[in-house]
Amino acid sequence: MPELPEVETVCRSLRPHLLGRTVTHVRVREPRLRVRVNERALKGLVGKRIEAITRTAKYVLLHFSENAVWVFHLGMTGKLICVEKSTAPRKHDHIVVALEGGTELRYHDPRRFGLSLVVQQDQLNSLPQLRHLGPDPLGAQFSGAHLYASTRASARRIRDLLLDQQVVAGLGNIYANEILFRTGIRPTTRAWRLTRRQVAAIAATTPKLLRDAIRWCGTSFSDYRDADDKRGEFQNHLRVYDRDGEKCRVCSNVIKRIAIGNRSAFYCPTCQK
DNA sequence: CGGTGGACCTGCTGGC
DNA sequence: TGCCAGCAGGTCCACC
Repeated sequence: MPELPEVETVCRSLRPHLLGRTVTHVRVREPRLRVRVNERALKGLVGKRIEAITRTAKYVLLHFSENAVWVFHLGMTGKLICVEKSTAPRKHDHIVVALEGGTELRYHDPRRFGLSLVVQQDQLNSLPQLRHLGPDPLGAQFSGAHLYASTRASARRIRDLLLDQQVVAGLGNIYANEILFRTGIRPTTRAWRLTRRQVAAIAATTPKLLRDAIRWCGTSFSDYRDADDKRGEFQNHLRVYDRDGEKCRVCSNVIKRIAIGNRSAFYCPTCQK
């Protein structure tokens, strides 16, 4: 579900609720996420204050006093929602964190593909989940040259290359497909066949599209919500994703859907060569 | 090594 | 109306 723009939106919407607050109580209602939740480590956050909230690729990082960091990945259906403590817990509210002042942070995730991990600040860089991430497309290290190098020896289809978090960290299926529409490239194109000019177009379009999506608070297809349970609006700006059978907004021909591996790809046969 | 396909889960939709 | 198949924003692992 959540790709970089959605995760960024979650971070921004969490800050007003959480910054400066101290944890008073932690309850794990369902520990069976992708990796079993360590309840003891979570309870260690009681008494600590939330000092910063940052994003790394699709990960949300809550930074606490005494150098503790709570790392989240939202998987497909994970949500971090802030509510008043009197709000009745819902089905799939797996972790409930009470804060000074009566706010509760709740991790909600029907499919339980998410990840919740408490570590010390100095362990962050050695985490297997974070160590191998490629450059964040909104960061300074992201460049056309880096992307071009990644395409040279690769027989993979460009849609799949863009989904590889070691190449670019933060894209998912929606934005990978949208980037390829906006650059006029078919998702099935083998990476090595792309020209320098095409790769440069991808590298230039990627941060622009992501910033645009952030401006609209992300894409709420069905599940995704921010910390206030608010929907994003970028689904209204998608050109190909989930639009198979509908008219291309540029040329009016019909958008196609194909399977690449086990996942759908969407493209306009006229606009994308 | 790189690439593919399935597994992990629940919930929703569409066809019969 | 009910049932079943297929599909969903992600990642990881076994296998070729």
